[in-house]
Amino acid sequence: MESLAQLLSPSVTEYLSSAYTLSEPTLEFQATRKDFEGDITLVLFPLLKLTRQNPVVLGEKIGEYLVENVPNVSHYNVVSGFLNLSISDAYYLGFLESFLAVEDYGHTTADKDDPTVMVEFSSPNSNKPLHLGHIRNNLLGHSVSKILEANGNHVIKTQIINDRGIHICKSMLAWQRFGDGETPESSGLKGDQLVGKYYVLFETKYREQVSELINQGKSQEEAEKNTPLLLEAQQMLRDWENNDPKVRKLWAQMNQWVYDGFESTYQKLGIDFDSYYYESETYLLGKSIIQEGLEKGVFYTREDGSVWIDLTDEGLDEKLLLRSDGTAVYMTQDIGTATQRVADHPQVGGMVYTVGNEQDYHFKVLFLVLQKLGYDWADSLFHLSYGMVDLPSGKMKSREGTVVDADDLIVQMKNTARTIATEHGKIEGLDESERNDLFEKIGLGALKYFILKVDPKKRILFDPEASVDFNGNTGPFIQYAYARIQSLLRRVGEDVQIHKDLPLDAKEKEILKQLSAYPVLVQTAGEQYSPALVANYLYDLVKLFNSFYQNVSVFGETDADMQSMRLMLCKAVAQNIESASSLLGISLPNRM
RNA sequence: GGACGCGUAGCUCAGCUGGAUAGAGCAUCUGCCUUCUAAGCAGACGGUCACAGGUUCGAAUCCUGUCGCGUUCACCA
Repeated sequence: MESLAQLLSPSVTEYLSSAYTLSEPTLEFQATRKDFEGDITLVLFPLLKLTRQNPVVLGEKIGEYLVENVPNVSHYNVVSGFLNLSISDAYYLGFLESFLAVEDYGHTTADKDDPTVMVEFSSPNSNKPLHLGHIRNNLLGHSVSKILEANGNHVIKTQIINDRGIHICKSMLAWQRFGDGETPESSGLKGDQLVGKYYVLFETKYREQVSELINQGKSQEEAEKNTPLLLEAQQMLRDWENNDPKVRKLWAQMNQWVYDGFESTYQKLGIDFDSYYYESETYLLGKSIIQEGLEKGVFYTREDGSVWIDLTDEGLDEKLLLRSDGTAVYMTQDIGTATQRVADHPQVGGMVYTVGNEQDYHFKVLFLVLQKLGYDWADSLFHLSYGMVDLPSGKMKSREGTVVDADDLIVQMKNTARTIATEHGKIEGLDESERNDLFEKIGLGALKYFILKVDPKKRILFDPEASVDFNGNTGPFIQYAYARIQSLLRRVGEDVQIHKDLPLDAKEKEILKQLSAYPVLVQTAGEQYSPALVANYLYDLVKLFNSFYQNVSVFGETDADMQSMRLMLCKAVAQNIESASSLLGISLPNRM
């Protein structure tokens, strides 16, 4: 189905080239503002200079030509520099028919030859549970994956798990020291929560030791560097690097607990991954690539043996790639991970990194380094950078206990859904498992929509007290419209034919216009990696539908053809809500 | 200090590559459930688009400068 602009462009061009000998003028179409009559508007200003014509005269001429030569243009009017065109109802009815004939309108399924993109998201540390910031990351990454798929890409969802380093050793040491053999099974705690508990315990005990040392007369700085616990943790890290079997065993055990815990959170969020990368497995590869870079002369060594790259020509700084003792830094690992991924998936044509905007500089450098190393895929890397999630009190700080835990939040959302649904008396006739399912869909829908509707670049203010809204521009608003339509559709059996000579209500026409904008929207959302565009589209659609629903009766309509047409319109809206919601990972209840 | 991002209604946000009188939700106020689900609909109130210049037929949108907020510039990750 072609868009209105595509329908009209050839004829306008035809007229302009014959009357003014213009070849391929760029035409600017826009939706007609609702205060004026018409469906689509051609902006005349850009054409005035080329045609040396007065806007009203030019508009009249083009309008006349279109009415005569394009069957679906019924009439026109010119207001200052705008040519407003009215499109026939038959055109919209034809569109509705073709919409329903397609499986997943606006989405493209990838063929064999279509590009493959890796989308990295989540990428947690393995020493503490996921929090609200990870939720934004996960929802964004997952949604962008869906959007890219809908644009005909093969997508590999992946993450890099930061599974090595001093922070893990801290948890391990505290557990060894104070844990008394506690396990997720024995404590009933989720694995990530359990490991996180010992990370916090380490910090507490460590602070105690620092105070003791200060009391013994040491300086703050000295005390912080020399507590027995920290020294022991550092020793543990060295043992880990030397492959000490005991340390490795404990490490593997505790990491596994964390992964199991993460998996359960992912499941609740409805997200999944196709592959996993671990820094413990890629940092060595990074080191060897640094060697290659040295040989190629892309990097240089300083007197102390540390390796650097000079990016001052690009307006950046000099950046460390390998410490003087030869150990890897963050950048080293990311270089290793990227090359490993391409080695594992040679068909990959691009990579998307979903990482917070505090790392903008890091990724700028990373991409430059990879380009300088000469990888042909280095030009198609994208940092999906997003703003932080702040609380009214400011940033989340684990030390101050203001971190919003992901699992807690999910439960809280579900409970809110339960409370509201019960208040509204919507749960009668549902058994316990159906209710549970419903509260989950609504609670999570509200949370996902709340986060995804905001432009990724912007920071989000999250107020745990005010919680997430369930009215207005929200997830449940979308779900409610869907449920209402399902209720209508349950009353009829099969699809019905649509007659083309029916008069359309203004509200019906608005809905069809919105539906016809969907394919372009999906494309734009893909180009801009922006789920927010999808959320806003959905909201506009549902607003239009609600207005229609409340002002135009379907089953109250006595004319059978009109009633059928309206039912099919509702069905199309439901299908589109389903498509767009799936891009956001929001599931829809059949009743609520 | 350098770099990057943000600044639109009391609050939270839309506003596509510049286009007609800047739009929603929340909050406040008015109406609408004996007709398809009121988590809804219809309406009212609410704006020097941070500020100042510039570009042009036209600027919330593009450019420059100023101010405010945030992030970042570690042999941390």
